[in-house]
Amino acid sequence: MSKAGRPPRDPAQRAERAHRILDAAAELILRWGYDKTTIDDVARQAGVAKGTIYLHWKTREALFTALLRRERVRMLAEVRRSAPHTPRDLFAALAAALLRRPLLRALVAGDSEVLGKLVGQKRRGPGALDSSTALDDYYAELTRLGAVRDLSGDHALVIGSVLYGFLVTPGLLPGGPPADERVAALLADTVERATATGRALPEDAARRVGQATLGYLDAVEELAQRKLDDSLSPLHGGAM
Amino acid sequence: MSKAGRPPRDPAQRAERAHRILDAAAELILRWGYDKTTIDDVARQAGVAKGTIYLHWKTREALFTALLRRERVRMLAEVRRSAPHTPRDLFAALAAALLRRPLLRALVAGDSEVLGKLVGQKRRGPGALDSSTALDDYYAELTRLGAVRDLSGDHALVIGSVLYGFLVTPGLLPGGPPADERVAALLADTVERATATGRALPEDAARRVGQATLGYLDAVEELAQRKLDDSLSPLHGGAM
DNA sequence: TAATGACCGGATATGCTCATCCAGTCAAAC
DNA sequence: GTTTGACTGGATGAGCATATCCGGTCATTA
Repeated sequence: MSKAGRPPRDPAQRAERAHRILDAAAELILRWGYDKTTIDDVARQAGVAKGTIYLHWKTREALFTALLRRERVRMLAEVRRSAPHTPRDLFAALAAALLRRPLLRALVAGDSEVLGKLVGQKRRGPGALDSSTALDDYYAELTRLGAVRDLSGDHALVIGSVLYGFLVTPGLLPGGPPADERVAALLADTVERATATGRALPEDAARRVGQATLGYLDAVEELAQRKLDDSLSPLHGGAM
Repeated sequence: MSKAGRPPRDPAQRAERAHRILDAAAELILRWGYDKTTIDDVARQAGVAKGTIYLHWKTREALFTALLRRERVRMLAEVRRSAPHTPRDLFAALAAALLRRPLLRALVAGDSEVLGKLVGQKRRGPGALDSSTALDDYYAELTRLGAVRDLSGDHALVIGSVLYGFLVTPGLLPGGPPADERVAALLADTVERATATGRALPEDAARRVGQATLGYLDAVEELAQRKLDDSLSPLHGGAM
């Protein structure tokens, strides 16, 4: 066989091809799982030669890291688009977006069926909001504003536990799991109630909560975007 | 070697021996895990011959089932002793008691390090309160009394998720996990807030809540006791 | 200069044999 | 009747040799 040339020196075409490859990887990992998805499979599915993939990423793992990072950015963008102005809205949107994305779901739940050997590597806290510092800052601000009760540094623990519990448990319970929307609603509700004060906020504070919420999202999204960019341009590697 | 005879025809002595064997099994399973704990080990540790164990249980699995059931009964008895009169007290006591018992903890968390191949068999919902019907009845009554908000049948899901989340997550988070007492407090708090109405109850209703809570515990404890008895008398087998 | 795919070799899977382990039995001892 | 522990056989694992797979490279092509 033979087919070669050098049309894409154009960065835009290069980027487009990277995304095509990631699309292929996404489809295959969901169908066969990480362990059984080979680079040859991905190349064939994406319609490029194997070597081409290595023009984008140094290793197989770097490719899948990029995939997960892209997924994270897309999810955060979706959440951001809903412009949540309160923690409740934030978690409602986050939960809904998370449940709709099988890859991130598998990541947070630690599903080795899908992620195979990748589990345990890419898994510090509940993935998406693992930028712990940003979350801590956000909740410090909320505490200062009187928007949440003081949990003396354990906000992340509570939120992480609830998130994780609601993500994994429904699959274990007798009777089929409820609809994702229902789970998302209950999850957001639980987080809200676990952390809220119950008191209403003065208008001024409420406005600041809105700013802080969007600010937190922006911070996390930018962080995620930066990681993704790193995964997509010249050459890469890294641990989500 | 030789040692035989027939001192214990006495049921009390027989029962005592059963418990000695279970004690031995408990120690060994915690030290080596289920997969690596043999009947010979247990027999040696308990100071009886291997055949004697088979005078009590038909199979290895039946022995360990009995062990888990005994643990569950003891935990429930401990909770019952604290005489909780509200869901909050109930879950605070439950969480504390659960976290203090490594075997039940492993069971609920699905820890295959400890339970080996037993995981996946003895694991419907979060173990201890899996008597789902009793829980549903309890929450139906609480709803009727206005003590909890209406979650249209999803109380078990919420409670299970929170329980499970708090049991597993702390081990995953950066920085050592907080003290068990802290986790138990946060867990109980979260369950309470997730299900409570916020309104105060009339004294009469509060009294009924107390009755219902104790009633629930009694029901679950009796159920558990019955299962345990079944595991300890003549011959047995069964699925927790 | 960009893209390809044949190719390399380390890692993993497969198939096999032989040794060991251990749940469960039961004849003998008391 | 009660307890024991030697014994059995099915299962599990260790060890190895061979085949296959697949991540990553790079000489070749256009």
